Amino acid sequence: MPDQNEELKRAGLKVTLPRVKILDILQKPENQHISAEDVYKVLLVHHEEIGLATVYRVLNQFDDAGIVTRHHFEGGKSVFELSHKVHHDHLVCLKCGKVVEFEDDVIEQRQLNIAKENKIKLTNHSLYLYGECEDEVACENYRKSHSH
Amino acid sequence: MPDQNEELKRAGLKVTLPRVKILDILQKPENQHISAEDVYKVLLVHHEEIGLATVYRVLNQFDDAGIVTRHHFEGGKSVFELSHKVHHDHLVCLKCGKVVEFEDDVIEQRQLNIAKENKIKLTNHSLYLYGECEDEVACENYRKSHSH
DNA sequence: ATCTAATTACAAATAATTATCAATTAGGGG
DNA sequence: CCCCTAATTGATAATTATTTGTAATTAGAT
Ligand SMILES: [Mn+2]
Ligand SMILES: [Mn+2]
Ligand SMILES: [Zn+2]
Ligand SMILES: [Zn+2]
Repeated sequence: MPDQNEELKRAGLKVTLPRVKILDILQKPENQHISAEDVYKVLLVHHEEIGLATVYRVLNQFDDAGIVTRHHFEGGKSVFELSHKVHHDHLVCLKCGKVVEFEDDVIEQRQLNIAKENKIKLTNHSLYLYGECEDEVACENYRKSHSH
Repeated sequence: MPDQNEELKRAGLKVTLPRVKILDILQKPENQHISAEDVYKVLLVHHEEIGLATVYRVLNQFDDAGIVTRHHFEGGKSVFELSHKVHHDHLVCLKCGKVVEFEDDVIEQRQLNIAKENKIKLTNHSLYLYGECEDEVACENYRKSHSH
């Protein structure tokens, strides 16, 4: 009766091994902002016999249930993160892949104003800042320790 | 010796029919923020025998040359726009597809601060606001008149 | 323990984009 | 103006990311 099982039940999803295992992986600090493909790779390392299609399907179900949030960082593939945090946006280093989360009330407020000025009811937004670490050594180290 | 030819030459690209025709299409006010597929559809209407692969190729060359800017609106496909305008961000109605351009100095400045605070040199960013027109009638009309 | 609808694994299908390559062509030099 | 060649193109195959179909399996209610 761990926490995860409750979360699945609350979402009306059966407690199955693939779902628990994927939730497990998403929980790990090093796996915040992880792609479906990368979830699958972690499963392979853990010798779990879970198909890639199942990973995609489960992540979509989690998204629908509000358990995860889907992001579209530069690079063509979706990344997912547990959505029990408050809304925030992302700053990404294009060299090492590090992701910094931030929240800026001024920006959020301006967005609302802009939408209102244009008579559009804001439903959501995506803001991604891209750049390169100023500390090149730290950047390189991060890249090495987090690549494949 | 129209303007377009100069733009192509400046970019080191030969003046070919596909390039001129695609530039032509991008110039039209109704085709700001257009996808590769949609450029191709317009070409078909004009009975131009230009392959879809060429459209993608040319748009990439234009992007590399800085002639167009690529955007990733929600929906999975890239959209392109001529980049002779100053930087701006986008507000998109998810019901009718209308795109409003805006520029907010406060937001731009905050982004710089956030990047600096996190010791990352900002190279670019993407900000998309999504919502629904408050004027439902206008929204519906726009949708009707702009759907293929 | 039984039963059944939900779920899964695997294969096949899509959607967007890119690569390959033989045939065509723009445009500089003669 | 014609020639030549590297750049470009169109047709099609290949890739990449993701989704869907389906027969077999299983969670969990009865
Ligand atoms: Mn995050
Ligand atoms: Mn624009
Ligand atoms: Zn970095
Ligand atoms: Zn609208």
